[in-house]
Amino acid sequence: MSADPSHSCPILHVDMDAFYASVATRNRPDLQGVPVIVGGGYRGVVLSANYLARQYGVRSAMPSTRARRLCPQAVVVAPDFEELGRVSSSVMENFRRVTPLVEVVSLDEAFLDVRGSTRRLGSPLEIAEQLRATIHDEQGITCSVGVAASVSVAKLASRRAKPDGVVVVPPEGITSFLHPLDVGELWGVGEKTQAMLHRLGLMTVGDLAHTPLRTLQRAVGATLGSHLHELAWGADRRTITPRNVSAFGGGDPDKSMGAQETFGRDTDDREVIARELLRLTTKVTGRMRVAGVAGRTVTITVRFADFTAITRSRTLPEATDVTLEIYRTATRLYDALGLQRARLRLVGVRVEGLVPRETVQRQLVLGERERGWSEADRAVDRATRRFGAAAVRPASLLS
DNA sequence: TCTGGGGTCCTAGGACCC
DNA sequence: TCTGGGGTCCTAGGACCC
Repeated sequence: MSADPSHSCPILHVDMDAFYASVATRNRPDLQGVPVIVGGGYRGVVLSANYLARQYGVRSAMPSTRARRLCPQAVVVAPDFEELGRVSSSVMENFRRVTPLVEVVSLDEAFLDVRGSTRRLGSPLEIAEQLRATIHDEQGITCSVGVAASVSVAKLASRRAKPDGVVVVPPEGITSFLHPLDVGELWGVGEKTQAMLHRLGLMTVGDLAHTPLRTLQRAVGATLGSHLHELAWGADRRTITPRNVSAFGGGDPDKSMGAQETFGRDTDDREVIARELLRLTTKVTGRMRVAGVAGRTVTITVRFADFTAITRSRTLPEATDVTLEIYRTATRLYDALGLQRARLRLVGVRVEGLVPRETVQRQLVLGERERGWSEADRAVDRATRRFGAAAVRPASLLS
């Protein structure tokens, strides 16, 4: 047994293996040894696929039609977000028993700073193995852990550890670990930036590291350029901020809230589109009122049948959470597009510039009327809480 | 049956103000 | 007498992440 290399590596990145698929199959003996795809509904994409399905080339975010072609024998299941949330919360609780410095990234992913826990629990590597065993025993799912001195290297290490493993990257091994990787592996380099960098002949992280900063900045912009240059040398100063994802409360306040929906079939019917805008607005303002926020900028998104998309936004004089105000703004933005028979694939409504509701000063001239609508919204909220979402909805959403 | 839904951040141009 | 120069807000688009 060689010396534990993890002592100067206080950052853990824990990532559940095929989380949605693992949770969906863990209590289903009938799905053992079967390729499983989560998501993949009508006009949808794959949310997660188990490793058997991945052997056929199925990947997350892949159009479900393509996934089914690649693996027709796969069993497709819908995600159970309540169950996923419960499992996720339990897992995150395990992390918080190790250290309060837990930064939750998503349902299935978190960073831990275990600097202050080694005296009590052992080396970072030992902590990683303890967590993996606990999660496996308690939840019946596996995870992978990256152990490193920095956030970005730990993140890359966990990917390398998959599935069901641990990878430690000690400080002296950082460049030999990073530099052979494709530039697309770096956090912040997606499909477009990867293609651009490849066109410039920058294939690996090592190539990035040895490119003059100014050259890089000219190619991808000042901010991303200097960011990538630092990442390429593993010089990531980012620290861990204890954080929940806001969906579970206790997180940072949201800066925007929105909803969008792809139509079952493309449409150019203004009535259908307006009704959808109302449904989406109702959904968003309901969430805003639960969170106690109001917002000033209303943005609509319109995606056409050819998948191109445009946005239009309007900033109101004052923040609001009133359904009717936001809906009126959204429909005006839509009508101002002056679309003639353009077939739409999707519409969306988003409210930005969110502030706590109690900081909003209503102008008196508008006060009476708007307060009336605000109170109507709140009455709807109360009825929804008592009788369910189906109980109260705008008349145009009946039928 | 091509391509979800929820977000964040960056860039860039024009308006506007001092 | 060609054309300052910031800072901030608004809008639109786009890349990226999970």
